[in-house]
Amino acid sequence: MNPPLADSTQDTHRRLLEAALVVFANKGFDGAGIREIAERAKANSAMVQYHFGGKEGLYLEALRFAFEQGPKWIHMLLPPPEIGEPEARPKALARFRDYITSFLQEFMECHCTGKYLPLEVERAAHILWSREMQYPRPRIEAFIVQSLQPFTNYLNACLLILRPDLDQEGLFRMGMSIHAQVIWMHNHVGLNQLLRGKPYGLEDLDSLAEHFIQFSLRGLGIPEALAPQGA
Amino acid sequence: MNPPLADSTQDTHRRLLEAALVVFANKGFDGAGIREIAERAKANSAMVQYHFGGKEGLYLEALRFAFEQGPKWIHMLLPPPEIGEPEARPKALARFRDYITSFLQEFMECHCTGKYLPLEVERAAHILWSREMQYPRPRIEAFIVQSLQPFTNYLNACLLILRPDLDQEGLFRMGMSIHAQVIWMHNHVGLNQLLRGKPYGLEDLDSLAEHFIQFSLRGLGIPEALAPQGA
DNA sequence: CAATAAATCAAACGATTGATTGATACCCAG
DNA sequence: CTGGGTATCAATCAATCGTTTGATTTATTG
Repeated sequence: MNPPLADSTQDTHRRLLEAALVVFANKGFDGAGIREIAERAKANSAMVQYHFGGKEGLYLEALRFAFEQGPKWIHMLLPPPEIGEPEARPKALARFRDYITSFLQEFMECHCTGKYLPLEVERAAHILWSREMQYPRPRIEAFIVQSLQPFTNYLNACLLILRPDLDQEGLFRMGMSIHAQVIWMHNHVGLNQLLRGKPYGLEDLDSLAEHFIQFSLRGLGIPEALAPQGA
Repeated sequence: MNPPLADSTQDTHRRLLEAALVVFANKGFDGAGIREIAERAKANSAMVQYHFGGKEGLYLEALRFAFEQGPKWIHMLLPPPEIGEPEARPKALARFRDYITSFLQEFMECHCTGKYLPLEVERAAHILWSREMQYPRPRIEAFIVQSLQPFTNYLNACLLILRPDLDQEGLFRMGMSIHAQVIWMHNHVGLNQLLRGKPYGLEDLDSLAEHFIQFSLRGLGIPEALAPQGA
C-alpha cells in the first residue's frame, strides 16, 4: 500500500501537491486551472482526477498539506504552566515571550527563506493559510478552527495566569488584541511593504518580536515586564 | 452627458454595480460569472461590456464604488492637532479615542445594519475591501495604498504627538499594532465568530472600542490614559 | 517470462466562460 | 413623422473549463 510505494508513484502525487499549492495561492481556487497545475508539476492533467478525485480534492489535500507545516513548532515550545503551579507567573511570562518570538520567527524564516519547502511553495502555503482564515471555503471552517486550536490554547493558558482576574470574554479580547498583531504581519506582508516602503526581513526579527512583546505586555497591564530577555 | 441622464439609464449601471459587489464578494473575481451578476441585476449580460467595457472593468468600478464608502467618516472627525499647538497632547488623546471608536462604530454599523446601502451590498463592500487589502489585484495596489492614506495619516498625526520621542520606524510599528487590532475585527468577522462561539454585535460596540483604546494606550506607554471618556 | 495491477498519457467530451454581433426598443431634437 | 444616438436584448462566438475515456507504459507478483 502506502509505505512500500516506489519513487515515481508518490512523486507525481507530491509534485502535484506542491504545484497546486503555488498556483492556488497565486490565482485562487477558481482562477487556477488544472492544466496549469499539471504543467507546473510536469504531470498529465488527468492525474488530478486519478490521485485526488478532482480539482476540489486536490485543493483540500493541498490545504491539509499547507496546514501541516503550521502547528509543528508550537509543540516544540515548553508547555505553559498549570494554574496552581509554583512560579507559575514568571513561567507564564517566559512562555508568552517564547510564543510571540517563535510565532514571528517561524513565519519570517519560512517567508524569507524556505525553511521546510522550496521558498515559493512555502510562501504559497502561508498565503493559502491566511486566505482560508479570512474566507474559509464551505466545509473548511471546522478544519480551520481545529488548526488554530493549539495556538489559541497556548496563548490562553498563558493569559489565564498573567491575568487571572479576567473572565472568559476579557481573555478572548486580550487574545484577539495580541494575535491580531502577529497575524497582521503574517497576513499583510505585501501591504506592510507598500505602507512602509521596504519589506521586513530576517534582520528585523528580534526587534519586531520585542516590540510586539512589549506592546502586548503593557497592553495586558502586566506590571513586571521590562527586561528584554525572559527566562 | 452625465447629469441630465434619465432614470433607467443610470439605473442598470447602478444595479449592475451593486450586484457585482455582492457576487464578486461571495465568489471572488474568477468564481463570479457575468451571467450571474447580470441575472441578479435583472439586466442583460451584454450590458457589462456596454457599461464597463468587460468583466475586469466592472470589477474595478465595483471596487471603486466599495472604497468610496470607506474614507467618508474619517473626514468628519475633528482634525488631529498640529505639532506646536497648545493643549496638543490631550487633544491628540481625544482624537485617538475618536478614531478608534469611529472606526469600530462605522464598521459594525455597516456590517450589522446596512448604513449606506442594502445590508448585503454593504457587507460585500467590506469583504471586497479586506480581500483586496490582503491580496491586491495587479494594478490595484496603488489604489489600495491611496485609499488607506487618510487612515494612516490620521493615526500617525496622533501618535506623533503622543510619542514624540519615537522615530519613523517606531511610529510605524505602533501604528501597526494599533491598526492590526481594529482591522482584525474588520477582516475576520467569520473567524471571530467561530472562535468566540457567538458573533459580535452592535451591543458590544462600546465595550469593544473601550478595550481596544485601553489596550492600545497602555501598549503605547502613555501614562495619562485611564478615564473611559476623553474630552 | 508471463500476467496482473497501477500509473501515465494524448485526445476528446460536454458544459460554461467572457465577449461579440446584429436586430430591436427607446428617446429626444428637427 | 423622421432621423440619429443611446440602451437593451436574444443569439452566437471562440476559448477554456474540469472531467472522462481508452490505449499505453511501468511496476509488481507468481
